[in-house]
Amino acid sequence: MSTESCIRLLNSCRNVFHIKQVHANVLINGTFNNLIVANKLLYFYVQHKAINDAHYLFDKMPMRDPTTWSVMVGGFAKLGDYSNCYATFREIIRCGVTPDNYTLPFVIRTCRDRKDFQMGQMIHNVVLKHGLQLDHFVCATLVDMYAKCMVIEDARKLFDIMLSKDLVTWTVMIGAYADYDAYESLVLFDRMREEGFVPDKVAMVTVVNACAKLGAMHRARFVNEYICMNGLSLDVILGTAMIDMYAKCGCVDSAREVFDRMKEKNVISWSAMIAAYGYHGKGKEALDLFHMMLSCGIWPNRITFVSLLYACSHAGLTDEGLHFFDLMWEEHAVRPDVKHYTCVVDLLGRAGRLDEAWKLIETMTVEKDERLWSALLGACRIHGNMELAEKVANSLLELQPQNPGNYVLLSNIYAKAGKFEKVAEFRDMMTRKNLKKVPGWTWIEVDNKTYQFSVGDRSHPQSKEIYEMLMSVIKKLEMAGYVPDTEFVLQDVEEEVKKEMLYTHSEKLAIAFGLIAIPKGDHIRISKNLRVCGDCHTFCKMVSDIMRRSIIVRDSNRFHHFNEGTCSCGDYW
DNA sequence: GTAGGGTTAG
Repeated sequence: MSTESCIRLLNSCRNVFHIKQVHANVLINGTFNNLIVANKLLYFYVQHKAINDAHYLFDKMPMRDPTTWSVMVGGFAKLGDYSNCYATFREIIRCGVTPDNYTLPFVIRTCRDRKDFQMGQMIHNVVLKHGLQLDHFVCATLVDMYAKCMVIEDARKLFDIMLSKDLVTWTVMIGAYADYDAYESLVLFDRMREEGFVPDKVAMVTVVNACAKLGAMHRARFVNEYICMNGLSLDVILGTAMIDMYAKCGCVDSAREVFDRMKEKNVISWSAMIAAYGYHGKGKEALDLFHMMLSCGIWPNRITFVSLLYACSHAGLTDEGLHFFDLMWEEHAVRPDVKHYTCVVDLLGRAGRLDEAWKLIETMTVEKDERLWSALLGACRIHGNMELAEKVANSLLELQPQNPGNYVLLSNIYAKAGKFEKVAEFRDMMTRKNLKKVPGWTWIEVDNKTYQFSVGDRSHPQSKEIYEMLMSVIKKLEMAGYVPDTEFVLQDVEEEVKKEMLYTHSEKLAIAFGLIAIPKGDHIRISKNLRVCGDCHTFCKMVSDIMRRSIIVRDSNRFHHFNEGTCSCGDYW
């Protein structure tokens, strides 16, 4: 049997049994000794995931070449059998075979998937030893490996020294930054286009992802136009990424439009849309979509339920949330994990049912984590329950003594209760442990540009006008009954100083700038890295009413849509 | 015989 006819036969194989028939045939007529034929057989076994058959054949082969080895390494990598993947690679080195640009990406990818930085570095040395550092395939996987191991600087160094980069390498680098620094991710995307690369669908998904992380609406619109103009069809992955992008940019209606346009939807697309309604406080819409999903025969997974419970919690749909919490295991065989419990603790906590939340935590059997405790601590803060707060704080600080957020939350609770000696105690504790409060930042988009503000910021070129606008707005608000809520200033300082600090919170400065620079009738969109404070929340509601402006705030937890004096969160966040 | 893509809790 000739090599060509063997390959033809293998191509027509539908299952492992067929491959075995071809295998028997080549053994009989002697073509087995032909290395090309043997390698092809090996490859087809691997393609059909018959790794044991592949291994048996590999052991019997009278000769092996780099292709033989790479097919085996790739087979193990594909199956996720990392120990055999590594072992085969070590065997290659031990036998003195030169690993090639086919074998190395498989092993590097295994390091990436396992976040095995140490092994990744060792393989990088092998790459250098064999002078393969300029190969596109090798280099792209190395960049990806370093990025997924969170060593973005090493990834970037490798990327920068590549003489010729291809679309895949660019995509890997852009995708790496999407998780780490979404702004830089978009800068790289622009650079890639300037260098003449035409992004394909996969590249667009990574950019869509970066827009979602950044919440950059003007970029989101551009990306959408690009996708339409270049006729990139909305497949299930690109469509889902776009739902998430629009939702995280504050436009849940556009997210729904994409969702409705998608021809193919799977459980991830449905979950993304349910989560989108959740961030925007649209609990009823999330529930309706969930029922529609079931009637379409899509089976919900753990993430669907996290999104659904989150939506119930943030919309104050307590009974509905509890109902789904029971149902998820009983009717959908999804066992609640700590994330589901956290949503339910939040759900009960917000509704003031703190005792039930505490009991639920006490009786649950899954492992507790710090976010579960901080959900309850957040509820203690809203409802001013000092006694429970202290109990919860003990568990929380024991689990996570190094997180400054926990100390801030706790001192907030003490401040609310007027216990400033306790606030000072916590502040000292933070200093002793060298923990710094995460500084608050607010971003606003004006004319396709992003501006950043911190508390008391005067770095903006129009700073003078911004402060004038802010003071005139505050005056109008005060006339309408606005009383600054200085409870949100942690420091034990004079009331007047507290007021001053509160007035120049980064959210207020960004909104004042928005009032100057964004035409009436357009939304003022701002993003904040922390949770919006209660006083700024009141401020936004009043500005939306008195100044007749629609304000959309994305904070670290959810979206707030302010219109005519009310917020979509129903003051429940 | 090789590399890049989507949803989740405070």
